[in-house]
Amino acid sequence: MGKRGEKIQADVLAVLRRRGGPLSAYEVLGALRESHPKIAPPTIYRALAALTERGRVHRLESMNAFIACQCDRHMQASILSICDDCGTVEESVAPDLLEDLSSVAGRSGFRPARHVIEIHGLCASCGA
Amino acid sequence: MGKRGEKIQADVLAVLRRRGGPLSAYEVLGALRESHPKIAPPTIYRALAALTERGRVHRLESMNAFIACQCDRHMQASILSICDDCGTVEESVAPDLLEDLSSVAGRSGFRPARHVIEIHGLCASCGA
DNA sequence: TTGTGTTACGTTATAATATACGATAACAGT
DNA sequence: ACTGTTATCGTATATTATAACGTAACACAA
Repeated sequence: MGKRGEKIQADVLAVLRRRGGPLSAYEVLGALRESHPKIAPPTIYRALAALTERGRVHRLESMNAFIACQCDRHMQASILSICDDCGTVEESVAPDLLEDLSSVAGRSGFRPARHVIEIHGLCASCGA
Repeated sequence: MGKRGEKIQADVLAVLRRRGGPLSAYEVLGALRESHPKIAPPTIYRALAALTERGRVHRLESMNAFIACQCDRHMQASILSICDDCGTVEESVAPDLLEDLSSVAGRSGFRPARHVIEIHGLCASCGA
């Protein structure tokens, strides 16, 4: 992992944190173009992949979007609650639930490696 | 829901069932072109959306692919175990787990509407 | 039957998302 | 400095998805 890559990763993470909510890869790209005018999609995707691998960023599979990890449990699989109205995402961790999930999947000998848990619905303020 | 749409939905479902595994929308499109040479992407996406809504087909959000529902509990949210090696997908239902998940998400007032639960890993034969 | 509103359907064009692959740069060991 | 190795880069293109709009089907009233 050379210096160039790390710099871009830091910038990508800063953008995601500044915005707070989910951003598509191309929205991140747009934001980074202000400082790196010639940056191209693969660079963004690589940075996002590295950040995701390190648990600093979560990928919202059901939205094709990315969000900065909001908690400090960077390596825990998260439960992501997505408000379909205002777009805010809330992150929860529940190790027990993850265990149960793994054991359900494992009933037939399946060996879990990565959990994707996303819940769509309405957040407290939008649902009221 | 007119007759035209129903026919295409039946054909899409037949293709998914015949193949058994996950197929991208464009793979379905390719298969259907044999019988409907002029069919276009939106038609496929609409049929897939209708089938998904009725629980006959599940969308694999983390793969951008679709698979025929393998169980008879068509309207239950499923837990989909995806083998990253051979691509087979196994479907489980676990209403209790879903409840727990909803209550974790609901701790802050979130109102769940749709659950996406996908587990990547290795199936029994590939993991051995 | 003919007209009219409503809904679903089809088609074109294009948008949005993602990656294969060859080119380039960095750096360690000589 | 030269060379091999590895990681990074960007071009070009593949893949996935939908907006927009015209057309066909059907229900129902006149």
